[in-house]
Amino acid sequence: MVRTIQLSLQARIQAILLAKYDISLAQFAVEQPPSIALGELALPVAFELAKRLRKAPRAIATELAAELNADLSQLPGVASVEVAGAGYLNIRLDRAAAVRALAADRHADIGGPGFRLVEHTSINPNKAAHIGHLRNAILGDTFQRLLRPDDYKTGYQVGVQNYIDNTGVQVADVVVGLVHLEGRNLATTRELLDELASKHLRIDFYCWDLYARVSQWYAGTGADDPAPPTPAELARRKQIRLDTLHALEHGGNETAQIADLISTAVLHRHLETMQRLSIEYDFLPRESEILSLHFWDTARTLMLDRGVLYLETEGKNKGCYVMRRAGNEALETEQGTGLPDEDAKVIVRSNGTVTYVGKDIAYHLWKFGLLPGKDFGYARFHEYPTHTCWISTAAASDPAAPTFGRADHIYNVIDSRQNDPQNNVIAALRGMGFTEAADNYTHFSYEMVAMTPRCAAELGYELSDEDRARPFVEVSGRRGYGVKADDLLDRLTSAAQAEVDTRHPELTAPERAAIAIQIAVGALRYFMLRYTRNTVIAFDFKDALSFEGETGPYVQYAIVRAANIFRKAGVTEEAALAAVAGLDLSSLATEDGTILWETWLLAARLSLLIEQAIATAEPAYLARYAFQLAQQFNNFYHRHHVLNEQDANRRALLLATAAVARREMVRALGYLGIESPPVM
RNA sequence: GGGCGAGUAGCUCAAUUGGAUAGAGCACCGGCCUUCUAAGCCGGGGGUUGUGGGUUCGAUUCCCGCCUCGCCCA
Repeated sequence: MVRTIQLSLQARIQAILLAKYDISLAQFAVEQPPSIALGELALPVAFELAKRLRKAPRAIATELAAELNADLSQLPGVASVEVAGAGYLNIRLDRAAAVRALAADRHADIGGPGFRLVEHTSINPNKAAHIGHLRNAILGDTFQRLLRPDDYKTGYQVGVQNYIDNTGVQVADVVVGLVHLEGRNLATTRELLDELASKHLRIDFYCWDLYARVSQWYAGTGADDPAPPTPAELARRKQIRLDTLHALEHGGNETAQIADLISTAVLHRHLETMQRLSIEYDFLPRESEILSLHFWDTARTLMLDRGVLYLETEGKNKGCYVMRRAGNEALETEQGTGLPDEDAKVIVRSNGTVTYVGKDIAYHLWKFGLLPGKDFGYARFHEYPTHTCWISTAAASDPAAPTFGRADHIYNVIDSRQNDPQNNVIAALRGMGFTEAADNYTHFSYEMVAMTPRCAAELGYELSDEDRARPFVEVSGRRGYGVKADDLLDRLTSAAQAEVDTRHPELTAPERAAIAIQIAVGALRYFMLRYTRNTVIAFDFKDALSFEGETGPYVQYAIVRAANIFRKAGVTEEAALAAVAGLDLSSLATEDGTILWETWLLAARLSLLIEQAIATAEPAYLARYAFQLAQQFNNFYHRHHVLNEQDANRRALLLATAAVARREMVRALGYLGIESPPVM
């Protein structure tokens, strides 16, 4: 609603500026006045124009206000335009008209053409998911909800991918543990999986410990080494690690089979963990297929043809195929001097192996449909209630599979430590002349989740004095330091369960359990979304386990309160909103009515916030909005006792106010992936 | 050494991307359950926005220097 009016204001002012001053202004800010008494919207456009017109802002604002007021019929929903302060244009809305429009659920649409590919989660399938992975998956899942078509908006066509590095060094390390520390082969690894399954133990948790043990074994510092190993022994272990990695990359051997067995089992567990949070995927592209289907060979040819890749013949990178780094194009002219660009990024090492960035470039060319003749095979991997999750295969494709490459816009949810590699891939695309792809490549960057030193101590990790002095301690799979996603969810669920059990003994156990899960997920998802992306989250159980204040359950509780009003009143939310059409809304303009009006106005901002969250790739804005709306509703709830209201017209208006707040709170939480419990 | 990011209330974070009196939550203090659920509401204290300059009608926001912290690369 608010967005609809903003768009019409913008268009109108642009037309006036063009006609009156011959000025075109692409975009200008729309703000909120400090107080609702000054109006609903504020335009600082006159300040912007002051420089260009060499006129006082206030004079420009006065002229614009006169033009706008002269023909308000061109601005549906606007009651008046006033000049205020040093030159603000303050807009007053027609409150009754706005309320009627919102009650009828009229709002600006969001969406457009093109296929958008969102990639998130991408956990190495060698250990349990932890809180860092949760932030990634929750950010990505929330963002794809914002993009997707639904009954509120047209949206965009979206595919959700979870990239699986099943042939990397991390999986290799766990295989080293199984084979060299536990003495297993393919058959006994299979027995291990069966044994764990029969005891309801989690393979990813098992690997968590094994991975940490292997990492210590490489360093010779763990329980496997009562005495420090010799340098020769350490070198032998290092060689085992390298040989194992090469065996995985090469494929077609027992080591690779063990890796496939274990990484697939862990992957299934990751999907289960994420499903607890209502996170689902459409496709799981794996590194093993990128290798076996030779994506890189095609990419290499393309890069050489386009002059992005060249063979270095001098200096430290002699014999490597290298790519110039972003921003170093200027050096190209100096190449004639014979000096090698020592800062260039190595893509193919002198021994012929391809670096991670090289493989990533090939993969991203595929995403945009720019890798001629290359596509994954697709096989069914996991069935969700509403759709199939596909996985890559080197075998023939299932004819029922959809296509996933050929995206128009991609979003990579990858933490900020990967800024450099991501920029290298974008630079490569740009360098190859794929400027449109480079422009539509969004590295959805976010900061890591670390632990407060107190949290790490609580988990029993031994910290150095140096670590204790830091603001936070990094999660480390190698050291086995971290909070596992399932453990955190279990703790949240039991905390919520305890509350629900005491508050609602009249409910059945399954009902109480279902609500406890909704609250736990609400708390966790909101916790991960309330911080803007470039804020490091220092995780602490005290904050994460809170259900009060700025939390998901706070919003859920406000929704339950609103629902209770309708239950007791014997009226549906829909009926309460439909009744608005026949109500006298003149009281909204009074001082007393302003409190109600502010609730409607905030509720009317939902589509604006979704649009903003998409444009800035910042789901935190929507999380904050959900909280503010809940705060506004709680305020309303406290001031106005709906069911005690004697005046029929006013009672209906109060009911409708509760209805609109509830409707938009439920929607906002829905986009955050948080359900609204029936009772709390 | 180079690159990126951050520094705002006791703590954790916002600030509509340059706008009107810098806002929330937690913690603390004081009030509010015979009312549609107190997982709530109201009130209070608490700020030289790291620091020094600059740009302009106007700076937490943009530019330069310095300090501190984090991440990445070498």
